[in-house]
Formats: sequence, C-alpha cells, structure tokens
Amino acid sequence: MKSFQIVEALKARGLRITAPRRAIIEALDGDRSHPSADAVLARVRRRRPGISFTTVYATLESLVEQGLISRVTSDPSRSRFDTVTDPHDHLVCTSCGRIDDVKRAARRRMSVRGFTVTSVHVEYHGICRGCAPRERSESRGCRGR
Amino acid sequence: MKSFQIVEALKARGLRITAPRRAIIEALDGDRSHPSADAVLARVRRRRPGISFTTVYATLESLVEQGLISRVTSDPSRSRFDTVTDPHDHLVCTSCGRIDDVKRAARRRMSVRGFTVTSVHVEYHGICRGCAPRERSESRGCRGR
DNA sequence: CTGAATGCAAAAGCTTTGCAGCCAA
DNA sequence: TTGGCTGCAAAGCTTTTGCATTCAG
Repeated sequence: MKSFQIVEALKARGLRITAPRRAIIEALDGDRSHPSADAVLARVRRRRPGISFTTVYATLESLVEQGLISRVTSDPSRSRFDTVTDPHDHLVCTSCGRIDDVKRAARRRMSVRGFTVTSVHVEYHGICRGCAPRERSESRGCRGR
Repeated sequence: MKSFQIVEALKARGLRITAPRRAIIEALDGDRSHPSADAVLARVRRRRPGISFTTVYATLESLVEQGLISRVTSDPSRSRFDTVTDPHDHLVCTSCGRIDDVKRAARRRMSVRGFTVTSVHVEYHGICRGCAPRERSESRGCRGR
C-alpha cells in the first residue's frame, strides 16, 4: 500500500496526520522486509532523530487496527509488520529469519466447524537460498532480520 | 504424542529423564489447548509445587529442538506449544485466543524459488463458535488462553 | 564420577502505560 | 478549543542467563 493511500485512509477514518506519523508511514512505503518495530524506528530516525519508540509502537498498532498493515508473528521474540495487504503467503527462513512473500495458493472455504474465518495465515518455514550452503549456522548477507 | 513416547525419544537421544522433566512431559500429555509456558508451569505445579519456570522453559525448549512438540507463534506476546506432531492447521480465534486443530489441507511442493521448505504453518484467523455471539468483546467460557 | 539438569536471582528484551505538554482539525 | 498524539520515564511480561547445587546414567 502506498503511503498516500494510507494517509487518505487514516483521514477518512478521522485519525490525525501528524509529522511523526507521516514519517513512519513513508518509512514503511515500499518496505518488503517485514520490519520489526525496532527496524521501523531505526529507519524513521534517519530522517527524524527525535522520534520516540512509543510513537512508533502506537502508530504501528493503529495501522494494524485499521487493517492498513498486518502483524507477522513468525518470530516469537518480536512482532514484524507487513505492508502488503493483498493475501499472500510467507517464506520464513528458520536460519536467518528472512521473510519473503509468495503468491497465495488458492484457498476456498471461509468457514470451518462454525468458526468464521476472517483471514488465513500460511507460513512455509525452511532455509532460504542465501542460507542454504551453511544451513543452521550464522547467516551471511541475506539480512532476514 | 504420548508421554512414554517422548520419554523414549529423549532417552534414545541421550537426554536425561529427571523427575521435573517427566512431570512436564506428563502434564503435556493429552493437552490439546496449545498451552503457554506459564500454563504448563501452572499445571505441573499442581503436582510438583517446587518446580521452577526456568526448568519448564528449558524443557519446552529441548522438546521443541528435538521435534517432539512445536512452538505456536500466533500470539505475539507469548509462545504456545503444540503437542500434536502430525501436520495440521490451526483455527485461531482473534477474540479469545483459542486455538483448535483442523486437518491439514493437502499441500504439495516442498521447494519454492530455491527456498527449501521444511514445514508449513497455516493459521485460519477468525471468530470461534463460542465467541461468535459477542464478537470482539470479552470472551465467555471458551477459555482459548 | 561427571556433565547435564535444576532452581534461584538477576538481567535482558520487547511492549505497554502513566502523564504532562503539544498540536491537527 | 480540545481530544488525539507525542515523548519521556517507568513498569510489565515473557524469556534468558549466571552460577552454585543436584543427580541421572
């Protein structure tokens, strides 16, 4: 989702567009690395050194609540965020933590056993190309997290 | 996986069967609630009040490493554990956190774009039957977590 | 015997909260 | 004007670590 679309969506829902919030939204624009809150903070601070992690956390939370980004939970130690809102699957490298997107395999029923499905999360865990040669050891240059 | 199977598997791999460890393994036996470490600790302490959370964490970690249980990461605030080792999908209630098992939908290729798939994690998020009437509010008696 | 496992206490992370001040609408 | 947003500091939780002791094999 483009930053201007997110800004418009927030305005439409009556949320305020502040300078810090705008900076965070722009930092997320085009970021396909599924960054952690900390990574977002670091990136935003390159432009706005004064921004606090409280604001980054709060803004990310708001964006998730509004469905403008989503939270990825594959890493148990920290949340990561996904700027791509279209349904898709993830390739999660168990060696370096890198997360890549892949096209969502066709899926059908949205209700199972009386459970109303609102979203499907599929993760393929394994070893990414960059880590393959040295499986399970320290990762090289694929900077998954 | 039955507790005696886990015990045998640990012995076979040279790990020690201590009293605390046996108690933890037995507490997990038949637990389909995908308990958090804290929930496991509470359950084990009903029989062995003296057990420490350090031991529970260490034991759960060992069991995961040995592939005898698995870690469920749908809840970003804490790990939960899955005693069912056969491939299956999860129904995760976004209202109460309850996790139910469902049969794994057929899945095929184990390699994508040079990424070697070792396991597939699929989660259907939505509202469980118990929460359906009061969607998004406090949960009732379905005790998902 | 001996190294693995235990348990206590402390530390480490990530995330949330309290609260005063600020500012977008 | 004013309620939402920000940011600092502190707290909250889960999980990890250091280290001395215990014990399974």
